[in-house]
Amino acid sequence: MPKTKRENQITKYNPQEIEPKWQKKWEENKIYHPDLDKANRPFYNLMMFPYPSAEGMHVGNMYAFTGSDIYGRFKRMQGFDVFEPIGLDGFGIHSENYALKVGRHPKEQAKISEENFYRQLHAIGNGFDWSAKLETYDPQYYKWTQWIFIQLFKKGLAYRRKASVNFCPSDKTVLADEQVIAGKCERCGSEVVKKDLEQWFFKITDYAERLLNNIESLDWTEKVKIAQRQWIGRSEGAIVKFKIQNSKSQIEIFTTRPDTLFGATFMVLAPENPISKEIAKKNKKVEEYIQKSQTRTEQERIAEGKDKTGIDTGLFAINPVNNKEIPVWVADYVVMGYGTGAIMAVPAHDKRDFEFAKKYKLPIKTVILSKSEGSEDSSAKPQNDNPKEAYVGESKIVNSGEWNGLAVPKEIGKVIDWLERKKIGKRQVHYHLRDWLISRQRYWGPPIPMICCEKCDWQPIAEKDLPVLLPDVKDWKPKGGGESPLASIESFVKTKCPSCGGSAKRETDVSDTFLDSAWYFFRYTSTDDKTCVWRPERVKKWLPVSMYIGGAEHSVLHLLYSRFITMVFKDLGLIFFEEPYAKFRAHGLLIREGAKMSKSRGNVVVPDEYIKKFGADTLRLYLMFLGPFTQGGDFYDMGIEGMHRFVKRIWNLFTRISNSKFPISNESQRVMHKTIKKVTEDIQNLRYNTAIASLMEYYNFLSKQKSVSKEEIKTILLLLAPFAPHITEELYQRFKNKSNKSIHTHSWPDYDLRYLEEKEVTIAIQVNGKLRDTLSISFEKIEDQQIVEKIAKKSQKIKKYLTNRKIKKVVYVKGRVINFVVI
RNA sequence: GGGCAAGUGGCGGAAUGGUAUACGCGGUAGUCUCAAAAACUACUAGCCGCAAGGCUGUGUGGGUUCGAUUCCCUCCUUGCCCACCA
Repeated sequence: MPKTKRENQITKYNPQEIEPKWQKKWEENKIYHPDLDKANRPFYNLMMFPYPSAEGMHVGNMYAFTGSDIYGRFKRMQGFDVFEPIGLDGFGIHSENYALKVGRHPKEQAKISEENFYRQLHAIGNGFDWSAKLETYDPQYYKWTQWIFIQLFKKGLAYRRKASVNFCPSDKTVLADEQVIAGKCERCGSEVVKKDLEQWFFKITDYAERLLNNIESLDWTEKVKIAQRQWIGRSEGAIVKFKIQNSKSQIEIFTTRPDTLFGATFMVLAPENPISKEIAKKNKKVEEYIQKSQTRTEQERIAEGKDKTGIDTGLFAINPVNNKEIPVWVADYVVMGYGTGAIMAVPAHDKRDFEFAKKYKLPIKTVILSKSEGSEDSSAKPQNDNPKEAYVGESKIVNSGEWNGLAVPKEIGKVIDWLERKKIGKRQVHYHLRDWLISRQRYWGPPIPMICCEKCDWQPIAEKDLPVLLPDVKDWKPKGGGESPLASIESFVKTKCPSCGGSAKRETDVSDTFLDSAWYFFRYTSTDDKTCVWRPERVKKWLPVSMYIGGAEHSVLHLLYSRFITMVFKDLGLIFFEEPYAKFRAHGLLIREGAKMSKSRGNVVVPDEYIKKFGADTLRLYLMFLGPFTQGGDFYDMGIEGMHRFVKRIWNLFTRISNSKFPISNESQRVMHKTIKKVTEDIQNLRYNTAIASLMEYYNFLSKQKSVSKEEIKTILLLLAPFAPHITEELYQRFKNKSNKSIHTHSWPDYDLRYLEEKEVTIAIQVNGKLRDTLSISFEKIEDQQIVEKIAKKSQKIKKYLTNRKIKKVVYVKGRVINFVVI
């Protein structure tokens, strides 16, 4: 009796027992800890580190981590020294807002979240190198974030400027342009307002050209490359100066369509434009308009859409190409942030200008033939200055003096040459990218390591005095009014100038979270060394990151910032490359019941319960089986049962059978090699779903065999190991003879093409492209069309279609299909 | 308004010019059982048919091709990203 009981214990699949057991052993044996100094074939396999929301990791995070881990495990088995570190992006508004919500101090909350996250991250069975972990809120980490700020400042890349900036009234802080989505705060969704504040910026615009040009050479998801190009937004055009009548001042405008200069019938200034403000001093109506537009949120401006507003300044500018007087208006459809904050309005050929001209009854002048007219002789001058809509297509220039007849946009270059010759305008390239607003009026971030001295202006903290510790205070909640909570802590603010020793004030803003995450992958290599930002020889060995996986939502923010920071490191002479990620793939989004998982919908799935019920291996396989990893999938509860069945079948088959001594058959050999090939290629391409499908097919094949050889068992376990690390390790150790080696450090199986040839090949027979029969034919015969044709014609089914018909053509695709074209 | 994806059984998906629906879920029937669950076996795109077999079928309409889910054009729908960017 006791024997039976014991037998049951042995044969029952119990992930609760084997998973923690192996996780512990792997950690003890350090199988995922490469020697960072001596590794021969370094492979840096990185997943974007998570920000620990305190509810814990949801299954979407696990989806991404598992996908990244499978790739890492695959590379490890291929003989690479894989470095797969993990950490937490725990500083920043998102974590602080959660602390606000639960009414706990962010520091205290961070500890709780950290513990919870690390517990979950252990449970999913990834091959993390836990000895290299980091947290961005650790003073040992943010010390170097501050150090980096200082390096940028010294290089002239960090500067202060008073500017009209995005301000979130709910989060009570300024935001970077990238963090404003359609006029709303990226974090809380509140409508963003404009505020004039003095802020710290990073000069990312100096790198616009490099950031753009390098994109081409990157092995990245194409979608993300497009998003970056679009965000950097290069446009070619010209700067043109317009004199203001009876005044010394002039208005500079940027246009991509200098060819329409003769069609400029008025000018528009942004309300924030200094010239507008100058005008407002003397013109009450303009002043009122500017005031009104500043209190409106971006959202309101956008929502109004077509209904543009503006005010006539009463001033006139001189169009430099024809010396015509044109009125100057102020309107908020022109924004200060792009170009020069002023435009020449060409209503005939710009949709927005057209709408504005219609509303305020401003003149419209056609200078580009519309398409139908353009096909006629260009000397014919259509005088349609009352068009129904703006024409923006390509055509020829008219009504523009010497320029008449030039094709646009092809010959815009000639127009610019003309402008340059006449010293009216200048060729110029503009970027949509703007400088990175780095300061935040919040508590939970690295204090910006700067001191303001009355005599010496802004001075960086001496490097030996780093880190500037974030003071432990009770009153940490955001204040609003453009100041961080740190500003009210006198002991923090009051300090001495590092330059002259006189009394000075500390900067009280903290830096943006995206600075924390812009360089963390450098730090991972050297977390054991507190004396330097990183060890140069290690960074040289491991970076750039070999494979970076993360969410497409970081297409512009994180990925652009970290590219910029890496370029700065290169320019500082710290490293010898300038692109941080050699290869980047965006994973898909895991949805549930057709909708994005979100707290408000209440459809967030937490992995814990599933790991408890089915084990991490089942959940990993299930998540990866939902669909292509780069496309995401729909999580539904029913499906996981099916995957659990598969895992149990694997367990049952291999715990019951003993290794057969029978030699492996040719057919078995063929199926095995076919599977190795398929799984290898699929993992390489992140096609985990089809890799798993072919493993299932292989299982189905093996389970129908009378006996299974040792080689076959080993092969399927090896192929399955990256997906289901625990069960494969357990079964592998049961079968193995002596060595103590983990399955995860075993080499990946090779396939041999010689085994892939089939004896019998099935060929489809078509008549006029329609399938009528299939034909099994021996491998040797498929080369010869004559033989195949002859055999095909013998088929009864085919005869029926060929009698009384004339064969016009026979198409044969070797080993695939033969098609009779008949009439 | 601009850009990028995608549309295939009841469902998730497979097939990137050559046998459409692999693999899995769900469903139906059966085996085992006192019974149920589990497990296992078989079937499972639709229509006609007892069957053999035939017809239809990858959002819509066209095109290229001996052959199109795949390539090209039109339209429709959905998702994602960006957006008064001059």
